[in-house]
Amino acid sequence: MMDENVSATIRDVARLAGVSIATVSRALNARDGVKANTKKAVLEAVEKLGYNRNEVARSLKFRQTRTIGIIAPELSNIFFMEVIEALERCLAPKGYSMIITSSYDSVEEEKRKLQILIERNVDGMVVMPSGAEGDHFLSKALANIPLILVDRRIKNLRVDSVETDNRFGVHKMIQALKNEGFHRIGFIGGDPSIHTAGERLNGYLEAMSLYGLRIEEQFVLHRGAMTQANGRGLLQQALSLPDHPHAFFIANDSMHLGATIHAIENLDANELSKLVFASFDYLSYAPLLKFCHYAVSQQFEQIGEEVATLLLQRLGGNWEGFPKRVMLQPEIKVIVASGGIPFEETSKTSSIDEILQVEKTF
Amino acid sequence: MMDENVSATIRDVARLAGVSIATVSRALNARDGVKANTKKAVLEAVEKLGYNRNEVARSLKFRQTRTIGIIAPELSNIFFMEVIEALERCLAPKGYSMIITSSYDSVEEEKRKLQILIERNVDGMVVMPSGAEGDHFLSKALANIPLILVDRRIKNLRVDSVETDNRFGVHKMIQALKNEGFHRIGFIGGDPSIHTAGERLNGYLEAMSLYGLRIEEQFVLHRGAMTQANGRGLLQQALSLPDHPHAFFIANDSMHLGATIHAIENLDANELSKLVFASFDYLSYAPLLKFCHYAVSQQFEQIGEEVATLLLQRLGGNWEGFPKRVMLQPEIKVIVASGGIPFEETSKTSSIDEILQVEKTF
DNA sequence: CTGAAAGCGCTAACAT
DNA sequence: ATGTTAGCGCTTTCAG
Repeated sequence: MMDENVSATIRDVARLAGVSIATVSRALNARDGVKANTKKAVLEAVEKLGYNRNEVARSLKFRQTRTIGIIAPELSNIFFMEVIEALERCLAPKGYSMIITSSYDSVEEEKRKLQILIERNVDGMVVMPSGAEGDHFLSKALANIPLILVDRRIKNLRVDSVETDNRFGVHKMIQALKNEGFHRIGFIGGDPSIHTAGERLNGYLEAMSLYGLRIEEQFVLHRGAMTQANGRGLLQQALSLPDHPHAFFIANDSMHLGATIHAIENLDANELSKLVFASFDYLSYAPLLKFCHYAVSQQFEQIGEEVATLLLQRLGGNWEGFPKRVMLQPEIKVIVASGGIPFEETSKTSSIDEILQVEKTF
Repeated sequence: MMDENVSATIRDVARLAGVSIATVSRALNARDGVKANTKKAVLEAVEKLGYNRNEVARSLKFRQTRTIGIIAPELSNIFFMEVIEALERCLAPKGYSMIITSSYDSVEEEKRKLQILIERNVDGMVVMPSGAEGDHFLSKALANIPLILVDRRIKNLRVDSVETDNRFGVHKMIQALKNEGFHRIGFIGGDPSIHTAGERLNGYLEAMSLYGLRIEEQFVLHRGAMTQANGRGLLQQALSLPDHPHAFFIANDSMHLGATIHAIENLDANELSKLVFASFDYLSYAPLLKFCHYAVSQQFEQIGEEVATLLLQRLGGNWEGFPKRVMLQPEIKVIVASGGIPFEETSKTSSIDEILQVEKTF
């Protein structure tokens, strides 16, 4: 009788079935010929003992864990989790599990989590980097572990990445606002040293000059994290200046939420009626963001699927085109109910790079 | 020279440092006496080889993985992820990692994921059950793995659980609406076979009768999943009936969002001015839910911390009070800006059970 | 078709 | 203070 406090091993099964452990292994893994009778005996023993295979032991033997390590700056962020869920949808059927960790937007914590994932022998990694620094990704151990960066890139790091074409998205927003008749457009965003914040700022600056719109520096606001509080603060700052514009591009959903709440709580009806936003991100509560005429909707599912495809390819030993930089087109939403005006989509499938005919300097 | 394609093992380190593997192990784990010199040599070898300890091998040896398995019905759900993030904040410093999986709200998938986690030898499990059925939690393997259920309970399953006091929350909502002068209050919720949906419906029914308010069945709507689409649909249904109430309790944030969007898009100013909601959940976009006078705000952090504390306790072999049922008081929000009226909090700390003086029948 | 034995990387007696 | 060795649970040659 086995110890009740410890789960049964292949040995217990072998003993009960009256065969060797090798036979049990073969029977369980449908390897080469095992007589139907013995197989049946093994299966019965398994059933009786409630035996479960020990993946840890298999991992040690195979030197692979069928585990993917994930590092995200936050877990309580719908954007990251939508991507991760799409990822799991692709990876789970292939037998992969995910160890998901948070870097809490700290490079230090990111390093720590990276080390943990390495020690846990993950077969691959997906990282949404928390900062622009990434020396820790040069770690020797990473030479053997496929790594894919998502959403934010890290300069000078030659590694696979998947991201949304931020500049393209912003470009379309400016185009749409201009099309609606706005020539003065403010910018509300975050510290440009964060990859996405920087790309969206650059996209804004590029698009403004491309369309011959004047950039008024005092209304180009990019400070701190892209949070709800900063969205409130920056809109307030912009509106406190004399002769401010009424149209703004806002760099993400949290800032957009903050700006909208600020407006509702502080502006009079006349001011409210003039306010117009275009912004990045389109989430479940988008219909409540009433000043929003246009939005860039990132395709979470698609991002997740692209990451999974690329990762699976690398895991399979295919290093074709490394380092690959996958740039995904976001969907452009026109919110007609709020006052958005549909526009001819002249360049729907071309990236901002193609539009500007700028050479990629990656 | 070691093979460049495979990471260094303790053996490689031993060879390079000119010592035995046992010494390397001792040096690395700060076990009993190792001469400062040898330790230095070992550390140098580690550095030179880029050695990382192999947690898989340690797990096999120790028969514990320092891994917690998590099953959530969705990963792209802010409620679950807030709880999980709080959990990680407590567990990570203790050296635990989390394998996070999604059951996609399917009992079948939940079973599959449960099996995977068992095979991966997780030390403990945290499950947000996807259904009311839970025979699979009776699995023999689970006898050795601490399991904590969160948010939703499963009937007849004797296991630790942590949840929000749903009935208390609803009770306060009804009390607040009555206090504001509403005597007719509709209910918009989900299929009561889901634990939370059922509890919130029961809470509504209890509170209505406790306060002597008439329950009008045609305005007590509980169908399907608690989704945005169903929130829209059920409010529409209620408002299409003659002589409908203007106050509604809505059972969660998605339905609340749907109901609000339906109202904004379809009602005239007169109708809008009369509409009043009280609801479960208070998330980042709560200020935009303009008909909401009162809300029950679940304390994600606290839930996560309670789960972590209990889990850590079980992991430490302390089975005191098993099965423990932790019932957490939500925070009651009065949204004065929308028209909510603060009320004397006579029974802030008492649970619905105490208020009703009902015996717990768990 | 089945069994014996080696070994995945590590730790911990047990020696020395 | 350090080395030798058994063994965690499994898969897989290699024999029979």
